[in-house]
Amino acid sequence: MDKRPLETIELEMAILSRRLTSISTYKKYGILDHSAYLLLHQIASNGSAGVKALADEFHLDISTISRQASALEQKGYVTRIPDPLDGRAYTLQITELGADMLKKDTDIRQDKIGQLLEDWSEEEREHFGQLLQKLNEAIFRVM
Amino acid sequence: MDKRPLETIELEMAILSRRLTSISTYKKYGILDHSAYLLLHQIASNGSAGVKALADEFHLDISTISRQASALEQKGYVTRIPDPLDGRAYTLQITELGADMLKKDTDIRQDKIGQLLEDWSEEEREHFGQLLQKLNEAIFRVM
DNA sequence: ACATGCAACTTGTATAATACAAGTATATAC
DNA sequence: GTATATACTTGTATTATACAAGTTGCATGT
Repeated sequence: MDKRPLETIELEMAILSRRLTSISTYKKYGILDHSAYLLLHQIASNGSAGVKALADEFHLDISTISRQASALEQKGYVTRIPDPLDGRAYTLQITELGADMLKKDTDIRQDKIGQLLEDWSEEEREHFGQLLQKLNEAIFRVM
Repeated sequence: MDKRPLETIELEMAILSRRLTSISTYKKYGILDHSAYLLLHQIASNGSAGVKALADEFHLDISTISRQASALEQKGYVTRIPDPLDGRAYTLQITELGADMLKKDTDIRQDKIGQLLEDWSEEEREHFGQLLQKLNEAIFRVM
């Protein structure tokens, strides 16, 4: 029962977490901010959705998503489509402009990651991607 | 030139980043908060250091570390040792209490990570740890 | 030796992302 | 038709960060 890998993972995750906080909040890095990017991505790839559904999906408070959605709407990246069956609800639908920005931003982000992992082998990248995905799934399962 | 692994990494990193922000800030998870943990860890494993050196090490603003250091001192986890050669400077030295808390906190954190990765093979953990480390190094090199 | 600028640290202020709580409007159940 | 639940918004607090200004001590050039 060697504890070393867990030690490493624990520490490196803590370091990464802080670095990501700093970067994603203070060093704007695409066109879109973090939340806009993830929201747009979600809507674009899984279809229109309401605030509640998105909050559940991301495990964030509804109020957080509500504000982020307003911001997106204000910038014209999404429109609210009122739910015809429920006067309280609506769904967020991505606009052409929104899809455009998402595409551009995604490209920039992938470029940057590509630069960062410049000297990684294809295998390493693939493996790392898989493990990250697995980690995120585990995190979502637990919380 | 398959872009898929980069796509995955990019997206999963964005997701992870947000999840870590939320968890590390709002769901206290050890005894120590994030910054306290990392600062204590650094001092404990690399020896006493001043605010400037720590800020450099972590790539954070000096003011950020200054406040975090004050908080640690207030809780009695570190003491300031004035630099005999430079009246402006001092070094932060971990106290017995601090070392104790660090130990306890580390154990808790590693337990949690262990639970999270319960069904991972030893190989996966090892590989993931290595890749995380490599990633953090790359990040620090770039910024 | 002293003025000027540099360095280490602190403190003030702003920003961003989050959470929790209270409020509004609508829907549903009885 | 009233009480309760739901979808969303808005108000407020917290936390981690950055940047800027301030203080005190150091180093150096003349």
